[in-house]
Amino acid sequence: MGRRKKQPLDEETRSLIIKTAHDLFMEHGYRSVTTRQIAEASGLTQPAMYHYFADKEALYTEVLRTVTEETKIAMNGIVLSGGTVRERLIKLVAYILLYMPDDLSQMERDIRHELRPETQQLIRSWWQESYLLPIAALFEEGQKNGSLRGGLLEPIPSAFFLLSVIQRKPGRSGSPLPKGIGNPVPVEVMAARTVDVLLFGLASEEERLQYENNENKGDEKA
Amino acid sequence: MGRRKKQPLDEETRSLIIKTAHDLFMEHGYRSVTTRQIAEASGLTQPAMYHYFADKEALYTEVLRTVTEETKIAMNGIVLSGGTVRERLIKLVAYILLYMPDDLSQMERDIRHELRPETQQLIRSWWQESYLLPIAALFEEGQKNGSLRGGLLEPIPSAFFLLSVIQRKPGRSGSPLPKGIGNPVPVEVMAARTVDVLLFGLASEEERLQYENNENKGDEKA
DNA sequence: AATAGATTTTATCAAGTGATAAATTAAAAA
DNA sequence: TTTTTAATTTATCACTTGATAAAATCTATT
Repeated sequence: MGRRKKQPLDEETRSLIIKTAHDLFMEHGYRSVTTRQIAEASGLTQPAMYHYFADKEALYTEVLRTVTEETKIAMNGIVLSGGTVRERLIKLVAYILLYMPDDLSQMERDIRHELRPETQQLIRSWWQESYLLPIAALFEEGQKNGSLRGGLLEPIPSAFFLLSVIQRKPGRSGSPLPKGIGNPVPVEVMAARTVDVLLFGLASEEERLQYENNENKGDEKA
Repeated sequence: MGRRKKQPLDEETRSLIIKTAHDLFMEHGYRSVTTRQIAEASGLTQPAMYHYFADKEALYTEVLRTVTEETKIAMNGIVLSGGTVRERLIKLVAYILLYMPDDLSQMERDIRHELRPETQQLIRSWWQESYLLPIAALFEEGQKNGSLRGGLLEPIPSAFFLLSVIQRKPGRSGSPLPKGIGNPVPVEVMAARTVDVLLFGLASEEERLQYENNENKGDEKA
């Protein structure tokens, strides 16, 4: 089925495979997606892919290289854009919610268990540069300009914390919850809500004052 | 290599298989763990397991039934124990950190993609009763007694939020981070830190006051 | 048109996968 | 001891997996 009238230039086919593989890998995980599924969804037979990628692992690596590169550009753009720290955090979260529908831990597990150690380290460095460090830079800026307090978490743990919160959206799990949770909430609202919890917490004002007092009693310096 | 001198009573073998399978499934995911791995790690041959479980899915279901049952008891025990909401939240988080080393999203994905729909719903209800609802009950209590504010998140989304924060611990990913993150932090410290961020947020005092003012201007009733 | 090179398909492999049947052994009942 | 039942192993199946070889097809250049 399908001889193209105008040969798609090789690069087109290659990036089509990458895009197809991206969607499948992110949804089902590395192990569960077969090379035949990727090929078929790309309109090819399975062995054809081996003309473009040495093996399944090389394809997966290319998928991650592509997505982390795009993300890095977008994230740094947001960090360098105007506005308060809170506003930019919301933008970051909204971006991640939009372009990373499935969670990061799947990716991390695939990397840990299915890839060669050299590939692992490579991907981790890409992931740090695209996700972790831009977010951490924003937290550091906030701690320096005084809009964020530095006592609780350093910038990088803060970034980890934010990322972990994002990956699973409340109510996404599709379960029949007792009350009406999981209604269609716009991404912007979702992002703002997430950031506000992260910044201001869930405690009431009285609780917070009490906490502050205790902190000034037996506190730490380092 | 083993013929037992005193027949282990069937139930022992069965629960040994469940425990072995639990560890493997939680570390590698449903798809990646083979029935032969489970059998071998349990000291059996692969077909022997089929004497105890109808198939791989039935075994996985039993694993989850067991772990959610244990968790439900422990979690409800903590919720009903004494202390402030914050103290009990810390206990809950510490328990989860201790007894759920690998993250929940792996489990959720396995359920979504590898199990029959009936099994899915069954497991989801177990998971809700053991994890979600006990935590939500605690949040609800906090909102009612005034130690938690109700405006931002309802109890159940709050519980989702907390669970999502727990599953990935900062610095756990084993990556070579720029600065010294991921040092061995005791579980209790980790749990307290997580809960404090959740309750009190990362914003500074000035930032918070500004936020509160805006909230009282264009706010919502429902 | 003829050649050369890139792309894609057909056919196939070896290694695993979950699962079943039949034979074997262990333990308990008679 | 013999019989019966539970537990386990050996052998095997049908199927899927990632990967390779060789043939076929396309594209462009000469």
